[in-house]
Amino acid sequence: MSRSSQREDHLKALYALGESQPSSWVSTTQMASHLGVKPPSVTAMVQVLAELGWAEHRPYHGARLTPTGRKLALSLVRKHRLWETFLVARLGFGWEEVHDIAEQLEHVDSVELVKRLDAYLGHPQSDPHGDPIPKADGTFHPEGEVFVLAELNPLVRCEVKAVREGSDATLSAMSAKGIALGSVLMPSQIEALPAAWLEQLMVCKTVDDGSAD
Amino acid sequence: MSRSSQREDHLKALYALGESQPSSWVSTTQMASHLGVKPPSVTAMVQVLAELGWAEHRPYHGARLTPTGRKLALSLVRKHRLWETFLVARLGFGWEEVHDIAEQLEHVDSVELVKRLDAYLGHPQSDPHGDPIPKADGTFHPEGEVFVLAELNPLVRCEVKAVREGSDATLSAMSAKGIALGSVLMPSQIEALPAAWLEQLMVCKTVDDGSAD
DNA sequence: CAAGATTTTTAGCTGCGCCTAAAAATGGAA
DNA sequence: TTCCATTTTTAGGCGCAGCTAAAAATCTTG
Repeated sequence: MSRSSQREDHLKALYALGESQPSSWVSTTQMASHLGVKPPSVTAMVQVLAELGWAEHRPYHGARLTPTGRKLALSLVRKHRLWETFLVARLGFGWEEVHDIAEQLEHVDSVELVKRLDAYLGHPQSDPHGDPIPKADGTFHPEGEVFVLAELNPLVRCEVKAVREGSDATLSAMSAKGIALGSVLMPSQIEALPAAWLEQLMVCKTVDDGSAD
Repeated sequence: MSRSSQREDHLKALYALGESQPSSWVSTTQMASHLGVKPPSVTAMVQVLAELGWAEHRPYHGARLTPTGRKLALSLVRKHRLWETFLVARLGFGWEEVHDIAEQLEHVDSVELVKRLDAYLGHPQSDPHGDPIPKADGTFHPEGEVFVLAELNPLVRCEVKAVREGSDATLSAMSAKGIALGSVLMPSQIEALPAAWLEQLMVCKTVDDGSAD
């Protein structure tokens, strides 16, 4: 793998730990245990990130992302969650199986690939675990309220957020029609769905990207 | 990336150069220029491959793959071509754009991923460049091998070799369309066949005589 | 067939990311 | 406030995969 994937891993760890406890400074020991390496290795890498302008390092206190670093970290999270979505929604992996594979895929370097993958998946707003997928500019989709698809009137684009009370048979039938968490439903598709599903699919409205239905 | 991806690159180079000129021994200088590194680096890596039992190294003469190494190389070629197929057929990349991206994707380590990707793409037999995709066992679909028509992807000329589980009605329907043992099917014809027949017709690829379809 | 030209390997160096052990800084308790 | 326990960084090494320069083997040619 490219030399920089370790840097990317440290950047992601810094983001993950920094968000969950926004007390700003993340200790190198925390990062070390998160990454499965020893603290001195983290110190060295954090110093590299600081030189790149991606993180600040206050010796003996911890590290934190710069705005630039945060944007980079978010683009990694974006790639990771898009790949997870692909693996589950298209290849039929189980939610629990995909993390390690996505971990490898997210280090593939191609802006165009991410753009096309995103479009191919229908610009999903969250991954199979329900976690939000950052947009290309490093911001999140504003939170849409989730509601039952049957209540959607008039019909507009929306995204599947959850499935209520789904039997295995229902779920496979849905996935056979390409419906899974993160799927974007067009009005014309919604009309064609079995009535029963309208009560089970939990959705939120999705921003229109301008493409025709 | 994993430590082993350099090994994989050398293995692939050895395969690529060894096949095109099957005079057995590939020089380290050839490999070096193919890989964009200097000859001493190749020598070192070839010695590692030899220790792993993937290649033979005859000092001052060159290197060549062992049967084990060849199978590994073929599995890499398989992954590469499956990813290329995905990028072109699903994400809409141009076939010239995909090589570098596939180069990165092919080093993702997951047997299950390859299996599912292959199935998702419909078990293609060649990539967007028309190069054959090795099977999971490291062999190619040889000319003359018989398989189910449904697995033919992309569509090419083929010849009907057998019909599985055909009812009398099916057989008469087929012969009404001019399909019998020995019939040659063109891609445009195959597209027009009932889906059920694709699972019944056993075919093999046929040499193209150059005439239009 | 011997000697020079060429190819290939060996020797020894570099940078990267990891490690352990030792030194330094922090912060809590007497 | 001072001293000790804990955390963090620095110092020094290791393995990997690349490099250059020198040595060794092979090829070529007079």
